[in-house]
Amino acid sequence: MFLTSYLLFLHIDKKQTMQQLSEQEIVRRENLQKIRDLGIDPYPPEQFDVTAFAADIAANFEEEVLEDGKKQGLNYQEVSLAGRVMASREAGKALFMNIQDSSGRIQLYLRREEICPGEDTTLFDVVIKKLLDLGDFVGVKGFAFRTRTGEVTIHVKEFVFLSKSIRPLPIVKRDAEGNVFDAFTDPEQRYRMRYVDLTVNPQYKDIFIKRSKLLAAMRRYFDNQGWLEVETPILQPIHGGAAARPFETHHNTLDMPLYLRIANELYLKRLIVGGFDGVYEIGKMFRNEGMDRTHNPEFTSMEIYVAYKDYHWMMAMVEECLEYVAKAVLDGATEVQFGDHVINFAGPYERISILGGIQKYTGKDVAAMDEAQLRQFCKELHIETEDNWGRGKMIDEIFGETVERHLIQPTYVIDYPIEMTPLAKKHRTHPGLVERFELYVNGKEIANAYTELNDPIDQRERFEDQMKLRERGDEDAMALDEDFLRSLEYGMPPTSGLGIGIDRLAMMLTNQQAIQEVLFFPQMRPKQ
RNA sequence: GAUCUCGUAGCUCAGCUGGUAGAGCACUUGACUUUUAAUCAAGGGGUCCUGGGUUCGAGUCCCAGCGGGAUCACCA
Repeated sequence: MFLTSYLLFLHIDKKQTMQQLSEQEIVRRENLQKIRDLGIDPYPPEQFDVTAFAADIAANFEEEVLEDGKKQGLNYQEVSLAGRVMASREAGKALFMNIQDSSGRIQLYLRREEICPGEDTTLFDVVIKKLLDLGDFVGVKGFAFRTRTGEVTIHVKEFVFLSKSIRPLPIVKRDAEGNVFDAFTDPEQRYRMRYVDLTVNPQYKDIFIKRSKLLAAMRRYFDNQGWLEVETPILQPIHGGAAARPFETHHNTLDMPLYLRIANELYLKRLIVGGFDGVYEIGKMFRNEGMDRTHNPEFTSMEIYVAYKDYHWMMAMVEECLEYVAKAVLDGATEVQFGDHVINFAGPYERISILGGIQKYTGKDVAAMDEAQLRQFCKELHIETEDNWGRGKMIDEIFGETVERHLIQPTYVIDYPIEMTPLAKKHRTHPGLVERFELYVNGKEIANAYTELNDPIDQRERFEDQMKLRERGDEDAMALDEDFLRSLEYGMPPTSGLGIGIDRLAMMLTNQQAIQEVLFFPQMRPKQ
């Protein structure tokens, strides 16, 4: 009974599925079955040993001219390579293919009399010419040579199926003049089906290779300093360390709400309290806010805390670190093209105070203004103020409106109003300010750092100020974390901390204007 | 969240003031032993994003919805 209905279901399902398939998909499924009927496994379990890569052969093949005028290859005369079939050109009893492996593409040359030396020409005439489709993975053995037109090509002696593709790829084609046909450029399609994007637009792989080099280089730099890479909770009962709306989830056994972290700052500082000199974490943060070309709901952040240091030391460290990372990503260069500008990551970077910056670009001294005068200045700049904004918020807005866009080369903006920054230590000489810097590149913030606040009494007061802001309607104001305060009460050494937005840095180093281009799988609204 | 804009074959796109849905590549069949977006000949392929409306008639005009992109607001 159950079996019958299950089979019936399968039958109906298959029928419905077949109806939705395109002609090309049906043909490919039929080809798959015909291959099986010929006793060939289209998905063989055995490994295929690869001995060469397309790009290496194309770049390094050498040949000599013999006495009789014939040419003889000097290397790659017995190679085994594998990849996806990206083009196929039949020429009667011969056939040209292009296959693509992880390194690039190379042409294959197959002749019937060599693939099928005997009477039975099924393998060449049926399997390779009819049943092979673009997108299939194949393995070949043969030798390299140069065709009349000069293209390095593999003369194939043996051919095997490695995996059948039953869905047509949107293969991009280029003619001799470099004109592109059928470009797969729709961002929606590219992001939703990144596997297709990477296959048919392999140039985008370079962005992700650079991103990987960036992360590896940053880890290497920190590890060389002797600092410890750590992991802290992503599921947090209190979402602290930043001003942002969190994602909320629920733990069944504990029967309590948990939040996906918006920051890991408070946990990393607990580890400094616990006695580590330097800790860093590279990981995902989650913020339940808008999505656009510079914001994804989950993003990668690097945060580092080093004991007995202050923010001046941190600025020097960041200059050295970013120069090191840039060289690793840019093959030794520190300069990179980004949009219309050339950014140079070699230090030292210009330093400008937030108040000095406003003075420089507006000629006004906002330090001397009271709240009412600041509000008036905002009005002159066409900044719409809200009633609950204090001096700090307005100064921050004025800065954003008048200064940020001028900061193209890496620039430290230092010494922020205390209201905006509840986790940083009060400035050693300027009342009302904290010891904080942000690093701006191309008008965008990519790093944020403090001399960390380690006075537990001051920290408690700052949290209480945040709670007042929350009562005034600021949903993003920071929550008081009692356990974090307890840790400070036990004593935290003087410490400097830093956060870097890795995605943004990756965008800078790869000249990409959209965060989606440096994320393999950016968040998208589900279809249907 | 607001404004603008786009959605047509597997891919890239055309489709006029409303009148039987098109091209190139891909696919199918055939020819071709150094081709290269191979070529040549023939052929098949559509929920025109979805749902309403106007009209004798809608891919086209109107409304709503879904999805994308751009700009803006908040944020890193």
